[in-house]
Amino acid sequence: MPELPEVETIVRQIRKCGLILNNPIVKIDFFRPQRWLGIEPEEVTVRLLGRQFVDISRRGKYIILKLDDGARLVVHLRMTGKLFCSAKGDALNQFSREIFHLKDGSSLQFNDPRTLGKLYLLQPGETLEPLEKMGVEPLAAEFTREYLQQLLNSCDREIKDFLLDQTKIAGIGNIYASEVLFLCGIQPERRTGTLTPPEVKLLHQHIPAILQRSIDLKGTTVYDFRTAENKKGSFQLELKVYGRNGEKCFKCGTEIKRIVQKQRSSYFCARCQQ
DNA sequence: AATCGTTCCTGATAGC
DNA sequence: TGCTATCAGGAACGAT
Repeated sequence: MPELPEVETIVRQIRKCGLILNNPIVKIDFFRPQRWLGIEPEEVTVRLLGRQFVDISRRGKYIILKLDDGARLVVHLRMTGKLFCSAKGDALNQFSREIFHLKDGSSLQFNDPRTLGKLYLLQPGETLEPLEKMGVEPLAAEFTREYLQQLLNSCDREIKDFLLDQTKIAGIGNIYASEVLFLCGIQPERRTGTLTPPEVKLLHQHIPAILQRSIDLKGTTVYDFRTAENKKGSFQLELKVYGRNGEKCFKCGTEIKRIVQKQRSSYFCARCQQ
């Protein structure tokens, strides 16, 4: 699942690959027009042909491609979405749903086997509600311990569920939520209001640390995540609990448990996480 | 207003 | 071999 580190990896690779930015769009293939929200493919074509992407950035798990007329193409990969930088002549992947063909023959390909991903085209100045409501970026200076404490105090819910709430902290998904709680020694069903100051301190340290470490390793490939270069990430080699139910805890040897919270799997060590 | 449950979507896999 | 059931989960949405 593309979460913050995976999306950041894709954004960085597209920015520096030299194929996608400042290269006019000459043709767009639509394989899944219904993935475009609030706009018809014909209108997308009218607005994008001849334009070029001039910048790419990330907000939470959203990818934002800025166009030379001030419009923005916003992409959310959801479960199985990928963005590939494709050089001229590269073979077409069978799950490429939308393809932006560029002037020199290279292309930006939106690939998504399960078709849960979403695309939006925003006019200059137009806003997108989820982006407006997006929570703090955990790698930014604004993510202070005091602010985290304030967020935790202002709600009463299970900490695992809280970590997945994009309007509180941006970019954490199911994999890093379990991993962070293991590193902090916090049981995933603990209510936000019961966390002690030392536990909040640990959360504030480990959240950015694990996300940064995963970015350094180009993300986690558990199922089918691929970078914009169509390669696997490496952080799966450092997972401590996610997907390890029935296996032994690396720290204490206890069997890792899997529970379901809000229809989502959570993995933890009942001994290390009280 | 905050929180909770349901739904979408399809390839991979297990079991028969 | 071929079929069916099950599972994966981010977030919009409606309900509470």
